[in-house]
Order: sequence, then structure tokens, then C-alpha cells
Amino acid sequence: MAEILTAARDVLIEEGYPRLTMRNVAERAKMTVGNLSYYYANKEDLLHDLLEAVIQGYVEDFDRIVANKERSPEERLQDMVRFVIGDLATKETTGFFPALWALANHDDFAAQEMSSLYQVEREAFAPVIAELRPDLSKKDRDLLALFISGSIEGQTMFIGHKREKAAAGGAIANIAAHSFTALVKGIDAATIRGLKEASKPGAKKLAS
Amino acid sequence: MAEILTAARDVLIEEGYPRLTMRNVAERAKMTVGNLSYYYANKEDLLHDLLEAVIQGYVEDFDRIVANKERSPEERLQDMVRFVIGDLATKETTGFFPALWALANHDDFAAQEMSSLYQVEREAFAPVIAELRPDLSKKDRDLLALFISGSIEGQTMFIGHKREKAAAGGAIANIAAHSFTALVKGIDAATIRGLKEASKPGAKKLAS
Amino acid sequence: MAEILTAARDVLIEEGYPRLTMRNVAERAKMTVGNLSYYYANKEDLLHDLLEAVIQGYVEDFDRIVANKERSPEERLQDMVRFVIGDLATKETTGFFPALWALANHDDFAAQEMSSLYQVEREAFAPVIAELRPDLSKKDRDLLALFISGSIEGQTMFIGHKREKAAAGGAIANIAAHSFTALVKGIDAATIRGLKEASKPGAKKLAS
Amino acid sequence: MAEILTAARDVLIEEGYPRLTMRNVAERAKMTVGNLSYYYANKEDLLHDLLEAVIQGYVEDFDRIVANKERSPEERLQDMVRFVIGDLATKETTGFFPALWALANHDDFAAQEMSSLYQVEREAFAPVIAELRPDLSKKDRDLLALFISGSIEGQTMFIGHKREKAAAGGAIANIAAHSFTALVKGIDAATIRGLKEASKPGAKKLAS
DNA sequence: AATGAATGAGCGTTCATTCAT
DNA sequence: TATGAATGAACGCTCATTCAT
Repeated sequence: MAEILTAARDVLIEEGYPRLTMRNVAERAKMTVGNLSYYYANKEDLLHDLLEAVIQGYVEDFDRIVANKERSPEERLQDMVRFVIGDLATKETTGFFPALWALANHDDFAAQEMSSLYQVEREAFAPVIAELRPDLSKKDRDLLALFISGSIEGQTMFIGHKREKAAAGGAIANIAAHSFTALVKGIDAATIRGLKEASKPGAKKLAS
Repeated sequence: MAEILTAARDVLIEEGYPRLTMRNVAERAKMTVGNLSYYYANKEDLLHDLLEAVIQGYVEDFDRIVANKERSPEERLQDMVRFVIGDLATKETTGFFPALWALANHDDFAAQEMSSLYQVEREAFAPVIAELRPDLSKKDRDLLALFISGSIEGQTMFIGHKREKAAAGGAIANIAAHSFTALVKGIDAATIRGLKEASKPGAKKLAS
Repeated sequence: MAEILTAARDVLIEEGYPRLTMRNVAERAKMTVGNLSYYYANKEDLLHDLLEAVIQGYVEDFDRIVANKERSPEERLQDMVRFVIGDLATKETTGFFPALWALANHDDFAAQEMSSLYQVEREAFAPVIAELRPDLSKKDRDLLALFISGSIEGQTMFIGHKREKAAAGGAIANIAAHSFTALVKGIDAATIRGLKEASKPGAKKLAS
Repeated sequence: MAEILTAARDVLIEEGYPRLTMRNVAERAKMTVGNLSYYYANKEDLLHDLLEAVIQGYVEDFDRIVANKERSPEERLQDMVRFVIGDLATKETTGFFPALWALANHDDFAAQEMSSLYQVEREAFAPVIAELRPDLSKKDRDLLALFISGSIEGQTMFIGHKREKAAAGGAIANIAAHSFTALVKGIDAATIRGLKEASKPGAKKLAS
């Protein structure tokens, strides 16, 4: 039943994972605990279905973005960045993802779901990066997508829903769009592999 | 007693926030629950002390980094990026921060502690950004620091301890160091404020 | 479930208020604590229901007494006095009321329940007093009922179940029946208001 | 140490018996629990000393009252009644006695202390009753004292400190003084033994 | 499908008590 | 005398789970 998953998602987002209890979900779904357990014999099953369903929603979002082929690769990269950053400021996303990240540290299923979601995200970035930088190896392009994806997600903690810097969301999106474009267009393979930048030894030398 | 906070931190990092119980902490600290509650009358006090202590540790790390003035601003920016990215791959940091981010959604104290930590992080970045870009307003420089901080933190989910892409940590650090340097050196105020990039309307137009 | 309230009442009466714990009640009701808390989400609810139920029982007793109109007012007053004094010597009443009186000092709900019970008791006395003394104001008649009620209740400590002077219960009932009859028939309004008795200043004068 | 008993008494009176804990007493006495247990190895000892001390205070009060021989027996009876009723309205007495009565149901020591206190109270009433009614047997006079004592104590629940009818305290004292005087002067031995009043069978007959 | 009832474990917390210093 | 530290049991309460109906 979809109502159960909606209820569970709402509890998770609004009250946090520690309060994602069978009772709270049942109450929100206007059911008894007994009946909830008819649909989900145990909490683990419910959690798995919940993660799958929520993540599937985000997957569909990414699929939709990629489809647009009318604009230039550079524009499409920036569209995607703005879309994801815009989404991350919603109550749902700000509520869900930190819970997912924390869960992934101790729950293999959550880690795997998270993994598959971000793979889809990276696959959405992949074609535009490939168009902009056909000279780079697939591995290097994947690393760029990985970095961009992480960079974007990390903004959640600051410009997410009701977070301290929520008001800076627009400027952060501008910076991100510019930064990732410049990065993709400007970086070379040697830099990615650490063969070029002179500053690397610094951290270590000065720490000692 | 420091042993209690160490035990609590270990429980949080290794088992996750939902298992951060008085009994688990007491057991790890080789105490009885009764005695634990002699030191911490309630769980909230313990959690607060724990967050404060752990965050204070990171604050001290940042303070130490900033101190180094021998290298060029560009090198120092890259040193700092590499230091933070290096740290984020440790078991402690990968375990602690996602828990903190999730907690911050529903616990005001956690949100506030998180806030003060990242302010310190941004203040560590501020002087190098100021040296590189004296032409930018303080507000714009702060936005750059905010973006960089978020970008770095977001890598945790991918290259953190035992995370899927942990092996890519070195490459990600290289990309980050390069990307942030290029960003700080290359961006202009109009871009930050969204007065320059032509791609902005795209997302909406194509979504419809 | 009535069994729970019965069990709770028995614990209160036989073991006293400090031992009225959820575990003790559950054990006596042959339940687990978990199941008890299915019926009573918290101890306060249980206590309130318990007080209400027990007090309702006494209210019904009083209602039954008043109904009897065949005997003279004087006889009815004495019937009532003997009934209440007879009841107060039962294990249940001797066990319950001191607990209630003590509780009423620190628990508002208990105070209010106690209040409503004794109001019913006084209303049971009111009509016979009114028949015997139509000349007195309602206020004065209420004061007589208040005094009689208190006088009766106070006997609990001495002639209650297993109390030191339990054997004197019959004589005390005789004295009470006589005393209250004489009081109601003999007192005048001036005495109630303290305008007549000459002894009043004595206490103070001699204490100094 | 007297401070401990004072602290314990204050806790009992202000917070009630269930909150009379070693910790609360220690805190009020500005001690540590450890040090409190130097003076009182266990809670039972403390409770016993507390009951003894408080009750001794009341015993001394009674002893003082009896001493006054200048007034007539009737006046002295009324003086005593007014004194006790006046005292019962104090915070201390209203707080202490219901706790004692409740305790006496399940704690033998409390029952015994209570017993000895009321014996003293009755012994205070005894001489005036004897002076007024030398014709009655000692046993009958003791029964009158017992009834009077119970009657007075029972007023606590209604006109005690912050109790519902506290404002009626003066009128109740007037009624009590009058009632007990009339009782002592008017009753005869046959009535006490139940050989005279015609109303006795009523309660039973009509209840059936 | 749905309810209500029940279990047993675990939660945070409080307590009387003990003891080394 | 006095403290601080420690124990172990009990407290009220919540939880995931089970099951008869």
C-alpha cells in the first residue's frame, strides 16, 4: 500500500530515523500496528521498501533531466546542477538524504540503494561531460562526475531546507554552475592523476 | 570523565546514533548504567558534551592548518583542501559527520554545533580567498568559502571510510584542489549574483 | 479492563501507594508490563481511572443511603453515621482513604476527586440536617455537615481495619450517632459563628 | 544532626512520602548522599528518627496544654480543641499527618509512633473529661477521648492547609468546641454501650 | 484486510546502598 | 566527617513482533 510508504517517508523526513517506528508509521497511515504488520512483517522490510520507493523517485527525476537534447552540453550541465541544487533545498530532500547517508554507514541495504541512486546521477552527468571532453578517458570523466555529484550533495547541509544558509541557495547554484563548467572544460588528465599540481607535498611537509 | 566521551564517540561512530544508548555507552566505558548516570544525569547532557568535544577536536584541526604562512595562498588553499579530504576518509569522520548532519535536522543543539564548526572551517578558508581575490566583496568571498566547504563535505558519502569510491579519494582530492583554485581565481562577482550565465532559464523551459 | 483497576486497587490498599507500580499492578492482573501499558499508556492515567472508579463506588453507596425515607430524620442521620463508620472499618476503606488524603496534598487530581466525594457525602447529610433544623441557614447547615463528615472520617485512624482501637468501633459508632444528633438538634447559629462561647480567648492567654 | 531531620521533614511535608528519598534529603540538608549515609546507614533509620522527632514535637505541645489549670474543665476542653484544630491547619501538620496515617497502614513503626502520639493526646483530654464526668468509668471516658481525638484529626482533610474548606476553620473550631462539650457533659454510659438509642437496627433493616 | 491484545526486551532514569579515600 | 564513585535493582515507558479473531 502506497499510503504506508508515504506515511513512513513523512515520519522519516519530519521526525528523523530514530522515530521511524512501526507505531508512528501506522498512526500516520491511519492503521493499527497489527494491520501494518500484515503489509510489512517487520521493520526491515518496510525500511527497504521505503528506501527503494523514495530513491526510485529521484531516479525518475534524473532520467527526465537527461532527456533534454535541445540545449548545448554546457547549458545542459548547468541545467542539471541547478535542478539538483534546487531540489536539495526542499523539505523532503533535506530531510531524507542526511538520514540516508547516516544509515548507509551501518545498513548495507541503505548503502547499496544510495550507491545505485548516485550511479544514476553520475550517468546523467556522463553524456554531457563526454560531449564536452571527448579527449578524456571514461575513467577520468567518471571521476569528474563523482566529484560534481559529491560537491552538489554537500551543499545540502548548508542551503538545505531551514538550514543556516538557506538564503544563499541561489548564489551557491550560480557558483556551482560556473565552477563545474570551468572544471569540466579546463581540467586535464595529468591533474586528475596528481602529476601536475605542485602543491601536493605541502600539507604533509608543514604538518610535520 | 574522558573515557565516557570516548566510549560514546566510539558507539556513535561504529554503531550509529540509534544505538547510542546509555547502556551501550556504559558497557563500552566499562561502567554500570547507574554509574554512567552519576556523570551524566541524562542522555541529552551526554550527547551535548559528546558533540561539543568531537567538534572541538575538528575546530583545533582547522586552527592548526591556518597557521601555516610559508606557502603561497594558492598552495595553502590546496593544502587545506587536501587535509580536509584526507581527514574525511578516516573511520571517525565518515562515521561522525553523517550522523551529525542527520541529527541537525531534528536537534537544535546539533544544528548549532554543526553551524559553529563550519563557521570555523569557512574562517580557515577566508584569508586565502581574500589574498587571492582582494577585489571581491567579503560577502562574495564568504559564498565561495561556503561552496567549497559544502563541496568538500559532500565527498564524504563517496570517498569516506569503506564507502563505495574510497579508492578514488586521491583523484577526488586532486580534482578538488584544482577545481577550487580555478574557481577562486576565475569567478567574478556578476556570475555569483547570476547576472552573467545565459543558461539559467533552461531548466524550467525544458521541464515543462 | 476492570481487572486492571481491581488489581491496582488491591495493590494500593494492601501494599500502599509507594508500591503502586506498573509492574506490581501488571503482576497482580496477571499481565506483562507491556500489555498493561497497552491499556494505560502511563501511570497517571491508571491512577486517575483508579481514583475515579473507587470513589464512584463510594458515591453510589451514599446515593443508596439517602434514598431511605421511611425513618425519622433523626434515625436516618444515625443510620448514615453507623453506615459510614461501619464501612470505614473495612480493609478496603482503611487502606484506601489515608492513601487518598496523603495523595491529595501533592496531586491535584486526587484532591479534586476527594473533594467531589465528600461533597456527595455532605449532600447525603444535608436533607436530614435540613429537616431537623429548618431554622438554620444553608451555610450553617453545610458547616454542620462538614464537621460531621470530618469527625467520622477521622475515626478511621483509630478504629479502621487492624488499627489499634478497632475493637472500639461499636462504641465509637454509638458515641458518634449520639453526638451528631445532639449537635444538630442543639447548636445555634451564634455558637457556629463564635458569638457565644466564652472560652475562646483562653487558649491564647494561657499559651503565653 | 538536626539539619538532616529538618531537611527530611521538609521534604516529607512539601513533596510527599514517595519523594522522601535519601538524595532529596541530602540535597536539602546540603550534604552528599555519601555523608548522609554516615549519619543514617539506611533509609529506615532516617524515617524512624524523623517520625520520632516530629511526633515528639507534638507530644511536647500536648504536655504544655495540659499544664494549664487556671481555667474551668469546660474551658480547658475547649482550649485544647481550639489549639489542636488551629495547629492542624498549619502547612506542617496538614502535610505530615496524612502521610503518617497512610504510612501506618503498611509500616509497623509508623503505626506504633502514631499510636503513642494519640495516646498522649488522649491523656491530655483525660483529666478534663474526668473532672466533668467523674461518674463515668475510665473505659467510657477513654472512649470519649478517643472519639474526640478522631473527630478533631478528621477535620484536617477539609480545613487543613490549602484544603478546600480552609476558610471554614474558625466555624469548625466553634462547632467542635461546642459539640465536644455537649457530648462529654450529656452522654451516658448506656448510650456508649448501645443500650439506649433506638435507631440502631435501622441501617440494616432498610438496606435489605 | 483489519483489529485488539499480548509478549519480552530494551530504553532512559532514579533509587538505596556501599565503600575507598 | 565528608566526598565522589560505584553497584544493581527497580522504575515508567516504548518498541518490534506475534497471533487469535
